[in-house]
Amino acid sequence: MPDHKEPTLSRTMRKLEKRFPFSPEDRAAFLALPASMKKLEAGGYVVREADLARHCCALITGFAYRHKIVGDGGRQIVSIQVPGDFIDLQNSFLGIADHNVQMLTAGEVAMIPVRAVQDIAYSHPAIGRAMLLDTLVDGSIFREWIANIGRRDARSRIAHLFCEFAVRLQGTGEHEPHNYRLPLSQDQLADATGLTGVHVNRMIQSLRRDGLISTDKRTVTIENWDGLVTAGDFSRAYLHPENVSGQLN
Amino acid sequence: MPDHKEPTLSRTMRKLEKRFPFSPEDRAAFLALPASMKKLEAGGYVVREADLARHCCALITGFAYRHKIVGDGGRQIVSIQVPGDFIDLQNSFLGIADHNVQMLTAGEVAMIPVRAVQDIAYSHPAIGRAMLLDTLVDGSIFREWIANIGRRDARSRIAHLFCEFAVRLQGTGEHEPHNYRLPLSQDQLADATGLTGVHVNRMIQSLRRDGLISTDKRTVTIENWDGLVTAGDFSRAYLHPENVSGQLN
DNA sequence: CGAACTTTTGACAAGCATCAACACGTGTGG
DNA sequence: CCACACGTGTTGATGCTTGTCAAAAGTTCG
Repeated sequence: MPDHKEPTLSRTMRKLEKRFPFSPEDRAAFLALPASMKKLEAGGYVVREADLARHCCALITGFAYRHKIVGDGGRQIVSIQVPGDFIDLQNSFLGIADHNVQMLTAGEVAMIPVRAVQDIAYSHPAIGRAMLLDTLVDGSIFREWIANIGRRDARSRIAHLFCEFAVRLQGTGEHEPHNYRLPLSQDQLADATGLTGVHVNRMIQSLRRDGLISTDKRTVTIENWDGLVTAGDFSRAYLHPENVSGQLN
Repeated sequence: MPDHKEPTLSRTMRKLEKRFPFSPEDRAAFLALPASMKKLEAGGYVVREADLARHCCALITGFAYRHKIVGDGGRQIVSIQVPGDFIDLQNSFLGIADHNVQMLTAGEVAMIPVRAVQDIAYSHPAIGRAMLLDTLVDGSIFREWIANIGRRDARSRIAHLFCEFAVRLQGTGEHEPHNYRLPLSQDQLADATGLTGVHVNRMIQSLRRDGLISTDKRTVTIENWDGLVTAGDFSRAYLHPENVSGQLN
């Protein structure tokens, strides 16, 4: 729900500014970026692997996911993006997409010409710095996912994902911390955790049986946060939730 | 072996410049960064999880690896670093380490005060840009590792890792493309692929039996590159080997 | 009201883990 | 120089976690 004619990119900007403060001029330049809006349905492609990047997209409403397809046809979801996220800073700067980005729900993206994004990062060091910090946090999440998939059992992986979402969605300010809509089917959850849909189903049942969560449709309610944290071996440090640049600047 | 008194950071700089060109002044500023050298033995810690970052390290000689420890004591290696890599740009900018970095072999690191690294990225946009690109490539490698661990079987995972190393070490110019030293024990290989040492051993035997590789101590010889690429479902695109900024600038 | 998708259940199979033991090379101290 | 500990690679036996296949029950939506 767009607040009273808020500029398209203001939410994205707020997110970046949490990482590194902008000057008034930085803000003006950022909001003046030429962005064209595009509505997409669930399942619509934002970026396709091997595409040449022409636009850098910011996710304004709705959820999206990045994924890669491996040789035997298997799909691995490598991250989930929430409203306000820059999608494909990577593709904008690296020129060619090394993975796909698809909408999880219907939503809107703002498309900014790659050149404009590159230029603003160069001409406004604070903006470049915020993009670097944002990218570093993404990297931290990727590393945690590697550890999650590589070294935790199925039940823990799913509990961990539920914890991560609770924290990340809390950051968007639109969800109760312990009761949120997770727009993923069990098959998609499986693709995110390196499991199969059937097994995800059994593990979710196990979490429910133990009173850690309950689910209704795609709404997850966390009944026992501490228990879920323990089950998922979760610690929020890797999300770098605090305004990290403040402490060193 | 240091070439005729080459400046400490010149190799690291060359690596960054492949991503984005520096001006003569950028180069001078980069090489003038205050760096103190530190020798480390195999197994020595470069960074410990939860450390406050005071220095940003560049790996000058030797190999290192990043890893996380999960709740049950399992270890997951999330990346391997080769000479010339910046270790922990992430920790420098994010302030607190979310994972460990340990030496795989004996070697040397250059330690630069965090503040100096932050300042140079801000005052020299080309350097900041190169750091961003470097970080984005790291992210791309992390995503491929997620897909590798999450969706490929044991044999493919190992074949994939061997392919990745062949390409990355080729980039350092110090190794024959198809015959290189891989300073990882089978247990460490297991920690990098989300497997156990015993199973890694069996899968390596399978790769040898099929004539794809041969090994002697820790030297890997690729006997059949195409076969290994197929077995590992490998494609080098995710390493973004080309000078990517050239094509869009 | 039916088509398409998602969740759930059961039976069974397979890949990988676990545990234990042995072989081999290397370095170290007596 | 030998004895020994130590790390690493190798092998075998066994079992558990997770995958596979198939079908039924519930949900969404035109």
